[in-house]
Amino acid sequence: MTARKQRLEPIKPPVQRRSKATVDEILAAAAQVFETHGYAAGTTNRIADRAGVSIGTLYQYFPSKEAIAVALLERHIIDTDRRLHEWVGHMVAERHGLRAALHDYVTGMLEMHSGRPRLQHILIEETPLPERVHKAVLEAEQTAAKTVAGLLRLYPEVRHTQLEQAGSLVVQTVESLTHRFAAHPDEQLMSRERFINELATMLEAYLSYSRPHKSRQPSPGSCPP
Amino acid sequence: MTARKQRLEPIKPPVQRRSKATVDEILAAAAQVFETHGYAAGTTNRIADRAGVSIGTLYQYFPSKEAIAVALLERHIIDTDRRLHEWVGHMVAERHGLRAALHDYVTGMLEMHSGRPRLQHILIEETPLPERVHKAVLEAEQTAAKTVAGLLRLYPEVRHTQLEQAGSLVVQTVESLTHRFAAHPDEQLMSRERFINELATMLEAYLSYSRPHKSRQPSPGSCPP
Amino acid sequence: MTARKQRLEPIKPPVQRRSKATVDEILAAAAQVFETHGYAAGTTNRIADRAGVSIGTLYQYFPSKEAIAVALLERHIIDTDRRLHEWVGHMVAERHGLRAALHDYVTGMLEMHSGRPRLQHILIEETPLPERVHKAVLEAEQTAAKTVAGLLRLYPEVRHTQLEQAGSLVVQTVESLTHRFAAHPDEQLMSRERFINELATMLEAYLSYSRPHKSRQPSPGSCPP
Amino acid sequence: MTARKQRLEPIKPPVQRRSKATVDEILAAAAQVFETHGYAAGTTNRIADRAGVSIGTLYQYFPSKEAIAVALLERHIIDTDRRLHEWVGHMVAERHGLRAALHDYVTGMLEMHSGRPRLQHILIEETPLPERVHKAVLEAEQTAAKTVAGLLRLYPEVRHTQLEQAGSLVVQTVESLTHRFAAHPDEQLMSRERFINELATMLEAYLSYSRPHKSRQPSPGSCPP
DNA sequence: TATGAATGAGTCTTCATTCAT
DNA sequence: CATGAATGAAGACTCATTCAT
Repeated sequence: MTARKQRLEPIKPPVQRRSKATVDEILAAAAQVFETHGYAAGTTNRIADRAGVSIGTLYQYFPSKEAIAVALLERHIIDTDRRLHEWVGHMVAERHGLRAALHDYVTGMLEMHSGRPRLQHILIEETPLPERVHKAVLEAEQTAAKTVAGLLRLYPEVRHTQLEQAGSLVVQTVESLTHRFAAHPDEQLMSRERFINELATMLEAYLSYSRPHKSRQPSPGSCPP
Repeated sequence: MTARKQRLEPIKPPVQRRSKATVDEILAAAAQVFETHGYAAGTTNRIADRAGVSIGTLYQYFPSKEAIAVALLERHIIDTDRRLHEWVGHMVAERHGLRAALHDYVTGMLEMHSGRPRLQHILIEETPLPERVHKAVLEAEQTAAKTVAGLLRLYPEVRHTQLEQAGSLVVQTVESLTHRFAAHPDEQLMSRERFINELATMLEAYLSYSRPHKSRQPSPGSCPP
Repeated sequence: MTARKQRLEPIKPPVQRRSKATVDEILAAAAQVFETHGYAAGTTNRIADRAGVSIGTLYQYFPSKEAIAVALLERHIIDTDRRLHEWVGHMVAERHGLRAALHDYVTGMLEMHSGRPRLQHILIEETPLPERVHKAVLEAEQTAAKTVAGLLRLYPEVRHTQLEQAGSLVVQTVESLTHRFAAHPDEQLMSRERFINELATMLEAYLSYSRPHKSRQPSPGSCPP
Repeated sequence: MTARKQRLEPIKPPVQRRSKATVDEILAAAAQVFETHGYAAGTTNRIADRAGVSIGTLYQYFPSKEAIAVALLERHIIDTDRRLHEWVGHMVAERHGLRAALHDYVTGMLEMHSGRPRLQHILIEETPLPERVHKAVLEAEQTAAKTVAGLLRLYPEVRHTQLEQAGSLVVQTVESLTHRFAAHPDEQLMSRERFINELATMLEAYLSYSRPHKSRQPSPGSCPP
C-alpha cells in the first residue's frame, strides 16, 4: 500500500498539506484540552503542547483562543446538521416505522456525544461567544426542530397537533438526555441499549399520545389508594 | 473595653450568629457572581465586594474559592432534596392523579431553576470539584430517582415494569428540560404554561405506555407513505 | 532624632501613608525606566522591580502601563506650568530687564530638563496617548506661549508686533534647545553658562529686532566678497 | 531553463542590480512603517509586506531589525550632509545676503523634514542604537556646525565672535524648530511662509547682534513699568 | 536565493491567596 | 476577628528570528 502510494506521489507530499493538517491537529488538541479542563482552564499553551506545535504556530492559524472555540463549535453544528439530514434521508428512503426512526435518531445522537460528551456544553455554556455564533447555535436548534417536525408529519400515528413544538421538545429531550448518558453512563442501572430503548419509547408514547384538548385536568379517577 | 462595648450594644446576638450571617451573605453574593460571570471569571474579590465584606473576611470563612462553590452546591442538593420530599409528601396526602402529580413536579423544578438558571450548571460543569462532591451530586440524583420510583408505585396507571429506571429517566428529563427552559425560554414557540403541560404529557404518556417486551421491532404497519 | 520622632508618633505611622508613597515610588521608578529604555522597552515588570514592589502592587495603583505614562506626563505639565507662573510672578515683581528675564527663563527650563532630559520626549512622542492627553499637551504649550506673550508686552524694547507668534517661537525654541543641551551637553564646545547666555541673546536679539514689514527681501548690499 | 528565461527577459539587469533594488525597497518600506507605527511597533513582517518581499528575504539583506534602522539613519545623515553642502555651494556661488542665505537654509531643512517628519526622531530617540551610530549622529551635527560657521565667516554683518558656537546654535535651532513645525504645524497660528520668515529673522538678529562682552548684566534701563 | 511556516522568549495583565496591622 | 495592601504564579498573545524546502 505504501509502495503504491509512493508511486502516485513520487517525490514529496503536496505543498499545502501541512497547513490543513496543522489546523486539524490544533483543533483536535483543543477539543481534548477543553474537554478535560473546561474553557477557562484550557490554556492556549496547553493546546499548543498537546498539538505538538509551538504557541506561536497556534496563533498563526487562530487569532485568539475564542476563535478556536468558535471553530470547534462551528464544526459541531455542521456535523450535527449533516447527521440529522442523513437520518431524515435514510428514514424517508427506508420507510421504517416511527419507532425505528426514533430509535435511529437517538442512537445517532448518542454516538455523536460519546466521543467528547462535555465538549459541546463547554463550548456553548462556558465560552464567551460572539453574538453571531450564539445566534447560529440557536438557529441550528430551531432548524433541527423544524426538520424533525417535517419528518414527523409523514407518520400517521403521530397524533400531536403542534408539530413544531413537538419537534422542538423531541430535539431538546434527545439532545439533553443523550448528552447526559454519554457523560455519566450509569451502566449498572441501564445499559446503553436499554437507555436508547427507553428514550425512544418515551418519545413514541409522547408523539402518539391522544390528548384531551384542555390539559391540567386531573385525569379522573386515578389516585393513589 | 469589651465590657464597655457590651453596654453600648447590649442585645448583641449570641456568639455564633454573626458568623452564620456572614457565611450566608458570602454565599448569596457568590451565587449572584457565579451566575453572572461564570466560575472562572467570578473572582473572590467580586464576591467579597458584593457581600459587603473584605477579601480577608471571606477567607476567614472559606479556605478557598472552590470551597465556596462546594458549599453552594451542597446547599443546592439539600434544597432540591427537600423540595422533592415536600412534593412526595404532598402528593401522598392529597391523592391527586398521576397527571396532576407530574404537573406539580415539573412546575416545582421549573421554579427552582428560574431564580438562577445558570448557577447549577456552572457549579456542576464549570467548577473543578473534588471527586467526593461529584459523587454526592450523582448520588443525590439516584436517590431522587428512587424516591420518584417509590411514588410512581402508588399509581395504578403506571404500566412501566422497571420503576427504578423509569424514575431515573423521569428525573433526568425533568431536570434537563426545566433547566433548559429556565435558561433560554423561547416564549414565542411555547409559553411557560404550555411547556409544563407538554413535558407532563410526555412523562405521563411514557409512564402509562403499555409496551411490547422486545423492542426495536418496527411497530408493524406504520410507515411513511 | 529617632527618639523624638517616636514620641511624636508613639505607635504606628499614619495609616494612609503607604498608598501615597507607593504611587510616588512607582512613578519615580517609571520615570527612570522610561528614561533609560524608552516607552516600549520600559516594561511594567522592570518598573515594579525598580520601585521595589511586586507587579501586582503596581497594577493595584495603575490600571495599565499607559496610565503610568499619562500620570507622569500630567505631572510634567503641571510642574512646567507652575514653574512658568513662578517665573512670570518673579519677573513682574522684581522688574528686571528683558535680558535678565530671558536669562532666568532659560535657566529655569534647563534645570527642569536636566533631571531626566529624555523623559518628556519619550512620553510625548513615543507613547500612544489617549487623545485627551494629547490635546492637554498642545494646550499647555499654547497657554505657555500666551503667558510669555503677556509678559513680553511689559517690556518696551520688545519691537515684535505679533506677540503671540513671538511667544510661541520663544517657548518652542527654549523648550527644544534646553532639552537638547540637557540631553547631550557638549561642554567642550559651550559651557552651561555660555549656552544659557547665547540662547538668551538670541531671544533678546529676536524680540528687540526692528524689522522691515515685508520680509524675504535680501537685506541689501550684504554679500560675501 | 535559465536560457529560456533569459530569452524572454533579455535585458535582465546585471547581477548586483536586484540586490540593490531590493535593499532600497526594504528601506523605503521601513521608512514608511517606522514613520507610521514607531520603532517598537514597526514589525519586520510589516516592513517585508510593504516592501513586497518575504520576511526571509528581508533577513537575507539585513541581519536584524536594528540594522535596518541604522541603515536608514545613515542615509539620513548622508542626505542632510549633501543638502548642506549644496546649500553652501549655492550660497557662495550666488552671493546672496545673510538674510537670504538663512531663509534658504531654513526652507531646505523644513523641506527635508516635511516628507517624514517623525522618522528622524524615531530613529534617533526611539531606537536602541549601537554607540558607534550615536556618535556618528553627534559628529554629523558638529560637522554641520563647522560648515555653517565657515559660511558665516563670509558675511561681514555677522558680529558674533565665536563662530563655531554660533554655528552650532544655528544648526540646532533650525534642526529642532523645523522638525517641530513639520511634525505639528499650527497653521492657524503661523503659516509655513511666516514660520520660515520668523525663524530666519531670529537667526539674523542673533548673528548680527552686537553684544557687550560680559553677559547677565541687566541691559540697563529696561524694566517693566 | 527566495520563501514563509515555525519558534519561543518576553510582554502586559489578572486574580487567588497571605499576612501585618 | 476584620481588613485590604501586597504578592507572584500563570495566562493570552506578539514578534524578531531561523531554517527546511
